[in-house]
Amino acid sequence: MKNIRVRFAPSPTGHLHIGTARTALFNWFFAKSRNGDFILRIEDTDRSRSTIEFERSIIEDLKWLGLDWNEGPEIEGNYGPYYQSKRGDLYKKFVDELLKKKLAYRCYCTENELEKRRKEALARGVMSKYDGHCINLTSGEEERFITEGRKFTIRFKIPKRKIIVHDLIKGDVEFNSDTIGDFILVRSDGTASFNLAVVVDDVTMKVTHVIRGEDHLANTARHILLFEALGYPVPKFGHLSMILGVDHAKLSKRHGATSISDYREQGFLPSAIVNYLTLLGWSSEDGKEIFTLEELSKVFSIERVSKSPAIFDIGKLKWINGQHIRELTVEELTPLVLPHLREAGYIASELSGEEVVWVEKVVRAVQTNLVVLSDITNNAKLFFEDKVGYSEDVLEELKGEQVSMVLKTLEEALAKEDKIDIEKAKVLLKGVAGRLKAGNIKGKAVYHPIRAALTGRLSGPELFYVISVFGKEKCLKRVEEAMKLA
RNA sequence: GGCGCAUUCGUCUAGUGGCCUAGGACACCGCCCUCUCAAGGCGGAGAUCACGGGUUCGAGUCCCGUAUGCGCCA
Repeated sequence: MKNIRVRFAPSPTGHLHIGTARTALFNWFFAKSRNGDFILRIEDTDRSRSTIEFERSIIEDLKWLGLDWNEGPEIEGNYGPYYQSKRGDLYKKFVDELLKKKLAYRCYCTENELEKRRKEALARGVMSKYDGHCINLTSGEEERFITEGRKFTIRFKIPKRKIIVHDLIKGDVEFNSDTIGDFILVRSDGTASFNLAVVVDDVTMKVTHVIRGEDHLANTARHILLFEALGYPVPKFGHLSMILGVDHAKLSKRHGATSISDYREQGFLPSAIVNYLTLLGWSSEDGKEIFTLEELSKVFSIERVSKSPAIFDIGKLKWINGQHIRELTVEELTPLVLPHLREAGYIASELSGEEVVWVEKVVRAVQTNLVVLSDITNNAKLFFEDKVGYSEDVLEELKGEQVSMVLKTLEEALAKEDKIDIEKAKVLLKGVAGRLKAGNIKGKAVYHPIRAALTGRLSGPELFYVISVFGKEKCLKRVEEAMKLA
């Protein structure tokens, strides 16, 4: 069987977008699941809007998501160059061929002339497409245009026929070529149009499957005609439906964060983004929803991609992110959370081995409370405070009748300990609760004052975590302070 | 304006003619667990399958039309 080759071709005119990233993912899964090649090609034909910064950012984000490529920037390959801006000669070669075979022609119409005829056609209620004005110019006419100093574009001569796209996702889609005007192959400045460039690239890179956004479905009819005119086999196509915002409009900046880098900064895990994006348009056979990149590359199948557009739901992304965070070990989670702690000014930029171990304890204490990594800042705040700021509620709590009894019992228990780890903290708390029970103090009456005294708040992580993170001395100090208030 | 695609709970979806009095997940609500907030467990509410016609013994599933949304071209 022929080796499968797919490509992902972003334009470096912005950061990697949510929708584009999903296209990359589906292509990558398709290649991985079928042992094919994944090609990265940079569509930088729009020189005015393309920048090297965006290109770097896109590449960085792809890597961050966990994607790699068999051919493309940084690694090259046998079908380069992998930048459209460096393939001008190729495009020219193919156009010359079409010109020679009379499958394309020069068009000298000016923007104004085109606009005028378009309006006239519209007034008559006729279809608005290029009218083929220059299709049969005599050499005399052509010479006259040239001496007039007119610039020309090169247009593709659309043959009359039906075109059927056998789409892997949408099924058979039929087009009639007489609804398509002779479109531009080469712009008046001599550069290749998008339609020409993609087809030439896909031909020369031996792409077998084109998986891209639905916004290209109508263009595909044009592309098929071009593939055939050029005399090359037509690849298989699969068109992914759009990702929409909550207002059902195409996802854009108005909807808030739309680029992968935005989500990275907010503390989403790459595995969670991958997982969510994949679920937006694909579903597993058994209804399972939480997957790693690795798992998806095995179970993904294009047959299970949905045809209808999907609305981007940040709520579900958050839930998935929480699921992925809980899957991590503390050793894996801690380094991910460090930048956020640094940013909040909680920790120094360099940590000793001992400090790391301590931060790991903090992470363990709050792991199940995190939805995004940056939530660590709020959830772990209490562990980084030198002074307890008792709020009104807490002060109230500490004024309870039995509070001093509780705190005294706790103090005695703490004094007997040496190094307190989680297990010891559990035992210690149980012991304290046991002793107090004899005095008929139990449940809330014991734990609440302890929490208030230790943390200065009424809610937070499990108390045994708090005690083990704080350690003996800090706990004793806080108990002492609280007893003064009681 | 022409052409194309789509339409199942608020959202993502399962569903390929009888197993669907439509299943799962997020969000929502309740209960359990629990010192608390979460997490977790259990349960609930939520979809006349866009609408209207057909085909069929039987349609969410097939066909036609309409509407709406989106895309492409101009």
